[in-house]
Amino acid sequence: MGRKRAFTEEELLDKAEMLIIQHGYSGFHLKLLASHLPGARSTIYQYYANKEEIAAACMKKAMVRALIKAGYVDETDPIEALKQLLRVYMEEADLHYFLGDARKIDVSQSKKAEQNVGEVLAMLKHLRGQLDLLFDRAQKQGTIRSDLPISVMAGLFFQLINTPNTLQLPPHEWADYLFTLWYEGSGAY
Amino acid sequence: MGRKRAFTEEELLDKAEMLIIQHGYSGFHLKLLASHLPGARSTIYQYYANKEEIAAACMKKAMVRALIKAGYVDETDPIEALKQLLRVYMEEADLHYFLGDARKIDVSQSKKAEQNVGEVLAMLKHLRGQLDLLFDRAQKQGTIRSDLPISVMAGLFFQLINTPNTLQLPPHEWADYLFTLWYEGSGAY
Amino acid sequence: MGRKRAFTEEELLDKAEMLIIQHGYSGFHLKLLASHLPGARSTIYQYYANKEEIAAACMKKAMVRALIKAGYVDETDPIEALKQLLRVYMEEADLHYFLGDARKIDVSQSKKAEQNVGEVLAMLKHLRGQLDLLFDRAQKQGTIRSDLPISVMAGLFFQLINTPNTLQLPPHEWADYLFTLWYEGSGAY
Amino acid sequence: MGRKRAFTEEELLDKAEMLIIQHGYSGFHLKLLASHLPGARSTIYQYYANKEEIAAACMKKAMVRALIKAGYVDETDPIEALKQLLRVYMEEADLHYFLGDARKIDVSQSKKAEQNVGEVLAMLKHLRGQLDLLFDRAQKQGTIRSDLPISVMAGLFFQLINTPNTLQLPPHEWADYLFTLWYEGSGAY
DNA sequence: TATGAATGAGTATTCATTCAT
DNA sequence: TATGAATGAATACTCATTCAT
Repeated sequence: MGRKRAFTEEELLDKAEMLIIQHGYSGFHLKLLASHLPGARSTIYQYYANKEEIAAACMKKAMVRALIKAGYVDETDPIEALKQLLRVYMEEADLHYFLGDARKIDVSQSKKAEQNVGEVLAMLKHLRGQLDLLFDRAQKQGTIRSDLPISVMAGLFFQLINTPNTLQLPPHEWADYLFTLWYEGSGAY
Repeated sequence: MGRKRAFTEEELLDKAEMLIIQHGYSGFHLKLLASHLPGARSTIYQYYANKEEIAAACMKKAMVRALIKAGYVDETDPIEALKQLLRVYMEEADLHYFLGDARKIDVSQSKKAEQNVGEVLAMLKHLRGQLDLLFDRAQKQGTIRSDLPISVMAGLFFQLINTPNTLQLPPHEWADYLFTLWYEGSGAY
Repeated sequence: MGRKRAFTEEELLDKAEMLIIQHGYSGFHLKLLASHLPGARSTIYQYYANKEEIAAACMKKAMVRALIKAGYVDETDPIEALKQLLRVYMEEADLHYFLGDARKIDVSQSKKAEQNVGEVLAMLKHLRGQLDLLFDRAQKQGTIRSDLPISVMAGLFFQLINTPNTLQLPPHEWADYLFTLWYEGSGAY
Repeated sequence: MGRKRAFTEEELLDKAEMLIIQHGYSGFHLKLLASHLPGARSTIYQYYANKEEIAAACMKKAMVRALIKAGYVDETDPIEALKQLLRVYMEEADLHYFLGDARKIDVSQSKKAEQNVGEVLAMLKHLRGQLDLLFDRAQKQGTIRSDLPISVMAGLFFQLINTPNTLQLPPHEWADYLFTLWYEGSGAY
């Protein structure tokens, strides 16, 4: 009953994600979003009460996607697990753009936005925890070096995710190259 | 003659840089800038004709600063030179935030902005060229591995600059840690 | 320094008061207000951050005006004082329109509005307190009847203020007529 | 035939009346109305073509209700009749809120609204006429004073209706208290 | 008939930029 | 030159009303 929908919520969030990544959170306007969707700007308000809710929902969706994938990773061997996780994260590379922006969302006007942002940050913490555990286990196992602080290695590991894929390789291949470099180093001995 | 200066151009650009880094280019407003300067918002227009010119001038200034420092690096030994360059870049870590934003500046309204942005991109290319040369020499010299594409190693090297200094170490020390990791890898053999 | 003001804050609040009385609080728009002032709608925001602040400032101003006048009333003889107070209130008859609306103001977005509304309600309480005291004294003195609850007499007294001046008499004269009626009744014996 | 009614016209008008009284005419929205009814906002348009018609119908209904009750009042004794009328009006106290708002309805878009508003104003005039007649008879009879203009007494009489029932007494009792005061005055002699 | 959805016109608010002192 | 003030264009959001199922 009622008219046919001009676009699904799914489409809305996908476009929004794309635009936030392209323009940053503060460069993200509903006018812009509307221009990438069929239908009128005001139609968007049928789904979300304000800009903040859209951004928050967007981030939550991306985060959940990543979390689910990360859940499938077999953690028996920590090094292998890290390698798999890197692949997952690189497929969801946008996440990193979001993370910084999540805290920029003005959450004071909308309960829903507040909750979603909260959940995003919680999930983020969870992911970091998973990584920390793997690093810890790897170090105890003797498969990563112990002469440097874990946080330096973890920090660099996180940076891998953002490394622009200049060669335009398929994400998996690119991820594996970077992992090799991170693990073995760029030096020749 | 006339009133005393409310603030110098120097101060203006410094604050602008800080704010662009903090809020991203699209989150950067003249109202915000004025609130971080003594004097009135309209006074800013005594120095620059519009927002875009400010951003462009800002970036150019940071770029020149980096270029000068990079010029002092002794390039005799490519590996040592890379290490030194990393230090330089990390002192100017903000540069990276700028790089993405440089292309976001709407350059169509202002000749000056257009020119500055052009120069910034040229200098950036120059820096990349310097790096590429060093990588090339290092590879020929046999001090970095040859089994992986240079661009992967260079890409990762560039990412080092952005790695958040989670331990709050002095930049030099942090830079050296990262360089070691990049060169030797995180793995233990 | 700077341009000449298009209108004073005084003028702004006066027009706003007039319009709120005419259209009620929810019928009060900044577009409407701007159309009754020289200059552009956006200029209003130089003085007040939002609609709510304007309404709140408006009410406070009217309230203070009334309070000052009420302060001059000689309270030696309670009946005479009530008569004088009625004159004051009728000159400020708009107050009553405001009182209901004060609670409608959405105070959650603006500290200033919240404070002003708070002060308005406090001043209102003060005025009611002054009246209650006078009624009490009059009753003890035996000048108003004791066989009916004070609150009925006070309630009716308050209603006098809103009685439309259908004969278009000068406010003082009108007030005195009504006071006579309130005190002596409409009946003939 | 078709779906079962989501709500009756009766319910619609009752809710509308409540909301107009609560929020004033300009604060009355169809969105608000819909949220107080089962069924969808658009269903309202099955009954009325626009907001103005609803408000007008609402007022007419309340007016007719009052008129019918007023018709039952025995007018033999004018004073007694006034007392009865006050009871009637106080049961329909909302009327007064409407009266001011009736003129605010934008009647230019809807014939029906225009007609209803016209009828409301006519009925109002009729009621005033009824009152005026009673006042006149009472004065001639010598039961209300002649030293003050009728319109002042009538004006105050009308105000009685709006007097907030601060003691929360049953309407009849409250009405009688007020009538006594209006007739005998608040003074003690 | 009831309704979910679409929409356009209206209001609130912000901000870069221009004016006039 | 510095600046307080003015302003218009842009965006956020709301709501009455219309459509299509």
